[in-house]
Amino acid sequence: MRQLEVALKAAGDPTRTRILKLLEDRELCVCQIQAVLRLAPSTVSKHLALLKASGLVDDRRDGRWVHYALAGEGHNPYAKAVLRLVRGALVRDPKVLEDQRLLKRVLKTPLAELCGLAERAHA
Amino acid sequence: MRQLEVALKAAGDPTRTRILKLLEDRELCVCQIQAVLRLAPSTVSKHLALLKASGLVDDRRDGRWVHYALAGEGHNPYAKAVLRLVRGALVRDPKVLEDQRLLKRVLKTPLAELCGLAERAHA
DNA sequence: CCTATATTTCGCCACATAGCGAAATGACGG
DNA sequence: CCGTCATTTCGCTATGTGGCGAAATATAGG
Repeated sequence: MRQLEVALKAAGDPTRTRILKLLEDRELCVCQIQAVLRLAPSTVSKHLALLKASGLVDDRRDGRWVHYALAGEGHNPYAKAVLRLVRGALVRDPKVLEDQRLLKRVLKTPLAELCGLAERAHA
Repeated sequence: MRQLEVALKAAGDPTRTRILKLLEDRELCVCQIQAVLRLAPSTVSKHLALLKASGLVDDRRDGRWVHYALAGEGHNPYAKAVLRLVRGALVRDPKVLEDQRLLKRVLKTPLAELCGLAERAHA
């Protein structure tokens, strides 16, 4: 499969578009993404690995935490165009808005406290 | 799955990008597409049905033949953006060029003669 | 070193899907 | 009507993939 299809396919999954939408304004660490998505860590990690392999996101390790961000100029020449498309889309989507609302609360919690809490105390 | 993911996923398959690239300059009937792709008719038909369901192509029946074309303003608001992205991509891709070369020859054969020939006489 | 914690890797299961051939459908020409 | 031919639908197989939990890895702080 060529890079075009790789990028389109990576972005063509509902969970991964959720992640891409979350990353639009800021980089996030895995536990923050997990806290919003409410999926198992292994699931989130797999999606992030695929997004990275497809060139749509970059990662950056900072101590125990790994931060992911939308990719800049990377190895996939179609990444920017796909990301631009996603950025312009789903602006009024209820699920995306709900994720953004939840993200706001997650961002208020310091990383050190957040991660163990991810699977408890939602609502 | 929302329309964005549907469109991205539809375009994120190598066989379907081949079809979309073939349709860039003109509409084509199923047997013409099949003659270029060299896949079973049922396979081609399934891909076309999916592309149509995702809003990326339109179909038009003309007698026994069904012609497919890139979608205009349709039910999927993201179709145009995805098609624009694909149109600008793979311009120098060897497989795409090979398909276009083969298509040129296919276009010289009248429809009435073409279809039975699809599975014989390539090269 | 040893523990705690964040992330990834691995093994598994349920389900989706690309490919094919065979049978069904739809349209044209007797 | 009936046969022919283009296309679609159906049934099948092989492979891909999203989800999870358990185990492995990596780092920070004793």
